[in-house]
Amino acid sequence: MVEKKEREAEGRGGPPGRPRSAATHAAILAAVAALLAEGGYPAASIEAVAARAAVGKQTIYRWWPGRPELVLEYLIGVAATLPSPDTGQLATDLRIYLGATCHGWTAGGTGPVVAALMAHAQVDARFASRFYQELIAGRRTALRTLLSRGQARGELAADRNLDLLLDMIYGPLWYRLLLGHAPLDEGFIEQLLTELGLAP
Amino acid sequence: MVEKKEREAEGRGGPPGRPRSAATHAAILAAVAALLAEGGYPAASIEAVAARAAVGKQTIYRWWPGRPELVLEYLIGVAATLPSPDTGQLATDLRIYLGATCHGWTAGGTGPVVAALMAHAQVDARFASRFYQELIAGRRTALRTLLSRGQARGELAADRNLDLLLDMIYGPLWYRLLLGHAPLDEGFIEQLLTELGLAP
Amino acid sequence: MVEKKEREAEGRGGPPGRPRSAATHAAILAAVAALLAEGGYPAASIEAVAARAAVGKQTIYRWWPGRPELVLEYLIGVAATLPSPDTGQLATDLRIYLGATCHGWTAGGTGPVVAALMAHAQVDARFASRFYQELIAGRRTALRTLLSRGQARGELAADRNLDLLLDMIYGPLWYRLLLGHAPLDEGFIEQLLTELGLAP
Amino acid sequence: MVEKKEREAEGRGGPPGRPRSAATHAAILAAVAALLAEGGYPAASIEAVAARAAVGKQTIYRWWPGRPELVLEYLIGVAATLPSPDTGQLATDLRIYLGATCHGWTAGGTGPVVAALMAHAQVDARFASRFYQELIAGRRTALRTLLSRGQARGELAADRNLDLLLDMIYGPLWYRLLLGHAPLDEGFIEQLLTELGLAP
DNA sequence: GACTAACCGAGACGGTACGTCCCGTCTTAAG
DNA sequence: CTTAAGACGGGACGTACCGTCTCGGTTAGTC
Repeated sequence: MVEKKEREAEGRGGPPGRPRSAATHAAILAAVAALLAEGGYPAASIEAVAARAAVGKQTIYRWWPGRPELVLEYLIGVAATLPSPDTGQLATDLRIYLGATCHGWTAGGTGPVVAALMAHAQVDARFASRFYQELIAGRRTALRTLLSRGQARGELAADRNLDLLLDMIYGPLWYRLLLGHAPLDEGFIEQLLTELGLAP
Repeated sequence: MVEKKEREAEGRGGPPGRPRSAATHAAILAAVAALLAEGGYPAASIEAVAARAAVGKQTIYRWWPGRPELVLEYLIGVAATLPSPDTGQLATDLRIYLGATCHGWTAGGTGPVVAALMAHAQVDARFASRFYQELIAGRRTALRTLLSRGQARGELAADRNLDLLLDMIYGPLWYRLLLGHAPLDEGFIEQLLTELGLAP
Repeated sequence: MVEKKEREAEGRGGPPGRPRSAATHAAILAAVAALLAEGGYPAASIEAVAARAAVGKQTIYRWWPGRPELVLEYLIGVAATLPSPDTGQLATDLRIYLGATCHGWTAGGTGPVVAALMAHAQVDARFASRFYQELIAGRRTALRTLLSRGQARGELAADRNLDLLLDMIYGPLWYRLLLGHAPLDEGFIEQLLTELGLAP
Repeated sequence: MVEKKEREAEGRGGPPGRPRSAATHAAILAAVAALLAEGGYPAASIEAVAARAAVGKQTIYRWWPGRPELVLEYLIGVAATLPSPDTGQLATDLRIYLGATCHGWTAGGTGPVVAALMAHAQVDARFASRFYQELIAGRRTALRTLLSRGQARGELAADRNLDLLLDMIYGPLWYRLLLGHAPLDEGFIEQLLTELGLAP
């Protein structure tokens, strides 16, 4: 989001006119976070965000195309707080990383939000691309890093297809997250890893 | 006299009032199908459905609480057309069933629709229950039947956790459906089955 | 309302089919009265009347064209209870009759109802005719009777235009009823009669 | 600095936000006028007004509580076009003023509209107050001015109760307007004035 | 006693309008 | 040239009634 030119590189003088307010940007994201926590995706209407952040609607539309992208930026911020463990043991790394992921979805309340964005992505191809590139791809890369480190250590056979493995790990997690038909806890992660031959 | 008593005993005499019109019910679902095909979930507004079906909005609200439940009924109808193969060989059954499932999602266009409903289920617990009971549970049962038939035949170890297997099959399929980062085709199904030890 | 042929005149036997239920007719009018008392004309919707009277809507539409006519019948019933004084003195007769009229409008609560019907009459010529013939004309005749008896007695000049007088008595009363800018009480009636030379 | 202070002192600087659009306001009232002319009060639904004026419904509800107030504003505009004669002779002034009033009601078509508002005022006390203050009171004041000028000139006895006179003039006019049982023309005005001793 | 005919309750039906929410755009004055 | 404020055209929501229709089930007179 927010890819305005960095004009400071031009020399000394900044751009003409009033510069963008960093405080405003923060206030908007804070309002998004609060509204999502209170009433989920439907509660975070642009109108409500603007009112909560004491900001004009236009200010939001100037920097984000719409609600989905705004919420996406919030989720990216949340995802950045996930750990990148490197204990030297694949199974442990996975337990830490996937445990934190599931915890964020369930206890952190981001699960329903991410589902709403995913639904929107089904309808809006432009957003789908952004959604994948800016949120999903990062998480997949993080998990892939753990796996390939394990592979390098010989904990994982060299011929295992990592992309397939990513789908087979994230897939069931998302599936349970979205349907909620069974708990999304350490026990499930353990079963998953065992079934995939990732836990000793 | 005797006849009258018998008539009552038979349970004749429906509820009072004009009975529900089957034609109207069908027209509404047909309109839903048409609008979903044309513009996806966002296009299937109650207002548009009513207009397309030449029906009063109240008639829709009389029988469905809202758009999600209306679309759910459409999806249930679609899901009822999926095959229930019984070839005597587990891998073949799975290839047929899962192939048809993915084909419906992608070529049939129900993928984005189901995603929208799932997103709504995250926000509306009442609907989430309906969604699972009336649509998901049936699909899981169908797949479970295939697996347990294979288990009975000895194609699958007796100690395999079938519920876990369901999550590990449906999960990656949904994951690819929703993210669209990789094809959802026979090749993927084959990889999946192989990884899970379900294809020879 | 309800001008079905009097077939009894034909002989003994009534018309074929189930005869109209007097109890139902009474229940409908009672429901109208109750709803008007509770929430005025807007509350007396056909739907509400039917529900209150435990009657099918069709039963109402069978006997009345719509809400205005239904309410009109109620008002005719109320108007029938107004007195027809004949004390031998014009001024006294007028005080009694007009006092009762105003009392019914204000304390009896029929004022707003009659105003609603009048407004409807502006838009529906067919109803306007009914309204005048079945409600207003009767009241005018009643008042005219009082005046012409006074004229016969010599209390009123023989060349006074009685129709004009009717307009000049009823007009100001209605005017105050509808606008409510000043009380509609005995004092006003007295002023009115004095100004018109009808009270000594 | 000084200039700025002065600007504020002058009362410059309107309220924040986009100012109300005069064109939109005019378009709405024009649509009201057109719809009233075509189909009377029932035709002037908020929905129809919005469509005719090419305006969002919310824009109407932002400035008017509902249909009655919107129509009231239209009527106020119409009433403002009535003459305020001052010929030096009471009877002439009255003939001009009351003639124009009746002409507007009948030929101008505002009669049924004003009746509808009056009916609504019976049910909605808040509106009743507005209706009287913003429309009726002005007309009564105009007529009162004519009468008190005549009184000053000695054409009318000093002890005549002008408020009573207002009711006795407007009352019969409204009465005939609403019931339509007799013409509302110059002849009637003449009779009225004669009976009240206002025409020589 | 069956048949016919009109009644009655209940309530579904197509439809109009309501008043509200939110969208994304626009137009001000202030900084 | 951004910002807060908020009006604007517009689309959809879910509700209330309208007047019509279609059921099952009376309730009378006629054959």
